[in-house]
Amino acid sequence: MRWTKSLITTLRDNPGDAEIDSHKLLVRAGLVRKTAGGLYSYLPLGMRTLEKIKRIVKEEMDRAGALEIVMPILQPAELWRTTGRWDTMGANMFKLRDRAEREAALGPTAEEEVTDLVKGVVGSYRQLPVTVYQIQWKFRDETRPRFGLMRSKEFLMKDAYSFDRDAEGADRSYRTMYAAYERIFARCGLKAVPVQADGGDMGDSMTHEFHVLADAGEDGIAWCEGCGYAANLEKAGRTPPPADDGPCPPFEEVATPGAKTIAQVAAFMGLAPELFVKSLVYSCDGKPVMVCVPGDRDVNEVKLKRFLGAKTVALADFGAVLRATGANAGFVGPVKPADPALRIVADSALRGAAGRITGANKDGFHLKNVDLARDTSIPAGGYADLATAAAGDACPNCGKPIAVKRGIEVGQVFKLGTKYTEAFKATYKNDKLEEKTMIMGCYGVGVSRTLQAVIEQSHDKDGIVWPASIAPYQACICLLDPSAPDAAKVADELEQALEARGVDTIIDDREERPGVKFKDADLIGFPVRVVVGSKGLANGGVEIKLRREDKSKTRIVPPSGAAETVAALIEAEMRG
RNA sequence: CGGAGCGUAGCGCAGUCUGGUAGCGCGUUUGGUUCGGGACCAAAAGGCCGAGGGUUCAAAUCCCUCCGCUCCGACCA
Repeated sequence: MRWTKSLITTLRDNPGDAEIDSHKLLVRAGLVRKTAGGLYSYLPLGMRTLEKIKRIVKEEMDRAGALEIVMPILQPAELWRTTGRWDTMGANMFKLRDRAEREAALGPTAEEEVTDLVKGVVGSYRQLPVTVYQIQWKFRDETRPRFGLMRSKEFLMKDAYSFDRDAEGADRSYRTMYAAYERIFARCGLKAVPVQADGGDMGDSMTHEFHVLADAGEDGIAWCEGCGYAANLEKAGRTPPPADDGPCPPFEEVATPGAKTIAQVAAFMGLAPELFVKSLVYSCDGKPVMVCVPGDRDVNEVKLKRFLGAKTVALADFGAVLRATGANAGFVGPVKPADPALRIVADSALRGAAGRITGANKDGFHLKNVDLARDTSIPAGGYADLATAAAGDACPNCGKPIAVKRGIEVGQVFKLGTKYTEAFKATYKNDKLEEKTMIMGCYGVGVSRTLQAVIEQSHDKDGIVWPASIAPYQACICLLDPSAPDAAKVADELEQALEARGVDTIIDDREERPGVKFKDADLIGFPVRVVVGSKGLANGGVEIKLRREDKSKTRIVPPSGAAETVAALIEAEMRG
């Protein structure tokens, strides 16, 4: 390929709306352009890398025995109504009507669609187990798209679904996909780590997310250097010892005018935030519940949802807070709320807590010397792990202090059990002519997100540093003087020799000064750069340099041997 | 959905407070000098100043409404 025919446009300035390096580089290097908020067009360079990632995903799915299919993006509402997710997914789905007023959604995922499909195709145990997958555009009406391809309204996802006869089979399918994912990310040149996660609305319990550790990541990961424990903060368990504070004098009111947040009250009273009890009123399936955690902690809504067995959990509105407690948010507490029947639960770190400060359920006042067991109606069974883990907490596995890192989720594997197959009555006949429900698993890779995660993990001040396996072109021949026939001939012959060896090659044949070509080659991040110029040729040959290496490592070889050297370098890079 | 900020040439921005001929840098085109890490000179093209309404002799600028984008928060298979 010749640069002048390839529609490559690099930008010297960062786009004004990009925050993180990978987003800036995606646009500057000419891989994508924004069409609208959360929507991107892929230019030829971005398309090439996307296709290479897709090919790796396909190869690994095929190797794992999965079968490629493709299903419609436009999915009828009745599929979603069958599981109730038409309502629970709610505003996250792009919903529309056709001219006959039939409702449909642009698929955000495809559990319903695939279960309905497989139900109609599979009837016998002889057809099981089976895993199908597709690489298809998905749509989510994100409340806040951001960071380029990282969280967009439209994104490319590989989604696979396994159907098994029994739990043991489902377990095998899960492990097979887990292993395939490790291979996929490794082949993309990504360091992705599996972490324990919460299943959310998807179904059963067993699930792992694959994360690329990066400061720009949107998820917090509890990380133990000691034993290798890794879990999404949504999931990471805590096992705090009970407070065991001992007796304290009776509680009394303290005026704390205007001090609403823990930080404000702590500063006002000159006490540490840990001595406070943070009390929040949640609306859980429509009913108010007060949740108490230590003042230096946050409520973990995922844990709360699980503990209460609730379908929806959200902070209650101010009116509900006032009705439940008698005070406005900022001054609420577990002692004698206005609604005596208000359910109150507390984090297990507060078991045995005494001498604490809470809101007084009276605007402008707090209570000191509160003994939770003595002064509140929290039942013994109302204590549970409800707070989000933090750095320094004991690892639930080995007890050593954990660290908290940031991660970009590039894939997730789930065991779904029978949540979907039961809803759709997706059954098969076993060898005893009995009707059995299939056991399901689902497995997603964010293909477009992976593209950006690679850049986030592999770049420097000059630009992207592509792994050879997914670089848009593996080698860039910088032809320094395209009008000199001898140099142009060398470049052409080298390109042909490289393509014959399976190395994707582009010749920078622009009439530009060398510095411009070097800067652009670094910005786009081709793994190997070959400089062909009259001066170099007169001095012994062409120059070959790896993007990830320093200029001082440049190899000078005669034109006749260049293709072999480059091909060997690429091959070594591909092996990692 | 709450809070904040921003919409001016392909990209990055100034001009808006204090109304008076629409600017700068990059990129693009042409000519010339250059030529190994984003050269220089000269010339040129390119704008419904987000949209609609209002005030005014006069609106990018002031007022109203709407739309879009970005950040923080809430939310998130």
